[in-house]
Amino acid sequence: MMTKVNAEIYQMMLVLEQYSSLREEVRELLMENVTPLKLQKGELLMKSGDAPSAVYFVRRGALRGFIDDEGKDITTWITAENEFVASISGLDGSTSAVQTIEAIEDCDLVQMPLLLMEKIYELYPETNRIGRILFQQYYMDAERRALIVRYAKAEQRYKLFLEQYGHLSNRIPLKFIASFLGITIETLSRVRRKILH
Amino acid sequence: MMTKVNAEIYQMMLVLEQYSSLREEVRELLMENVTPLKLQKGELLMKSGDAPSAVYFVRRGALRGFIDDEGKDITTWITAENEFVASISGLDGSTSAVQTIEAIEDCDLVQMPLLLMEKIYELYPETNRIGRILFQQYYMDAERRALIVRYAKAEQRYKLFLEQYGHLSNRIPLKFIASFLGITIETLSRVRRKILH
DNA sequence: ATTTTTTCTTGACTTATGTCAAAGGAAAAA
DNA sequence: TTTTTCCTTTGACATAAGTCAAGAAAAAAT
Repeated sequence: MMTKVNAEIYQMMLVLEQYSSLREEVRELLMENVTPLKLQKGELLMKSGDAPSAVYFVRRGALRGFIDDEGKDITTWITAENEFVASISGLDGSTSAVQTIEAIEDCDLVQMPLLLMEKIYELYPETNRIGRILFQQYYMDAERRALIVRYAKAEQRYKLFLEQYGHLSNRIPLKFIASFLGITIETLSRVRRKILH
Repeated sequence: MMTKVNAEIYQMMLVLEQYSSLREEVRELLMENVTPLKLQKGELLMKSGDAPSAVYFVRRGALRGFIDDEGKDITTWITAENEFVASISGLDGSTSAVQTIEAIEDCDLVQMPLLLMEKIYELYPETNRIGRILFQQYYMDAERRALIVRYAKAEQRYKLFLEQYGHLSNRIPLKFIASFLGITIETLSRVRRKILH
């Protein structure tokens, strides 16, 4: 019979164990040390300059990472359910966050301390395999994401966005999509009109 | 006493072992299965659409990855000595290369087959730790790289490039730098003039 | 249901960057 | 050295996207 806490992190376990199952001790260590976290739309998970202490799993909701460029913000990623979210620059625990992370919907997260991850990697070295595969996956995703904004024309960028993020296109306000594509909301609006003939 | 082959991959070993040393069997497996590869300036290591079969370590020289956007190419990364180079999209062995990889200087590479890597991960699971740390590092680098082109102004992008790639700024032709920054060589030239007052 | 706030669209105008063309320099080849 | 090729700069002009401003539409709050 599954307790409440178990139910909350079960979803995360599924993602972690898709490549390799975890031994019971690791599962227990996770259950005891991860904590649920709720964020309301608009709340910040992390601010630029913070020293990140955890990685977060998104059970429900969507978040974005952004930086500031002369007063206007640039969304560098948008993430939703079943993905991990973290300050990428601070992943190694040695550097501070470059990006600010904001909930763009009400979110249910699971917080996994960096120290816990280090401990697990250390005590149960086989978990490095999962870490390796997940990072490889996230690295590939980061590159695919980065590719979108390298195309010169706004229209081309939006089309690529629709291909890669179609599931989010009717869920996320256009201002975040525009900012993610490196264009203004007005330009995005015009591109959308053009595409719909 | 070190043989010629050993000398050639010694440099790569140093990078691999910076986080965790390799046991002798792994070293031998690497020595026997990696092969040196020379590329002349302008030669392609891999073309968009290829099924990548290896990862490459750069002993000497510089390379770039690029994609095509309506006839002009967009450089997505530039890499030099002591880094690994690969089709990022094809890293998992299941997808084909999105980018074309070109030597922008004469290069000495070490070719490490993906199958060899899989075999090593499998036979010597502790090597997953090195893989995990390297991917984490490359993931962070990819994000930092991607950040540059998200700034709106060409001048700001070039300044960030100088901060992050200062060591390459007088080594790489401006056409590649411009293409990496998502601007034309003419704009880059004007930005450079402006910065020098 | 009504008000308020936020999101999205549209138009007129501005601007940074792209395009085209020419020419000077630097590096490589003969 | 001389020639050839490639790299870089500069100018004049074109254009995609940004800015500002207004209002419509949709969502959230009351």
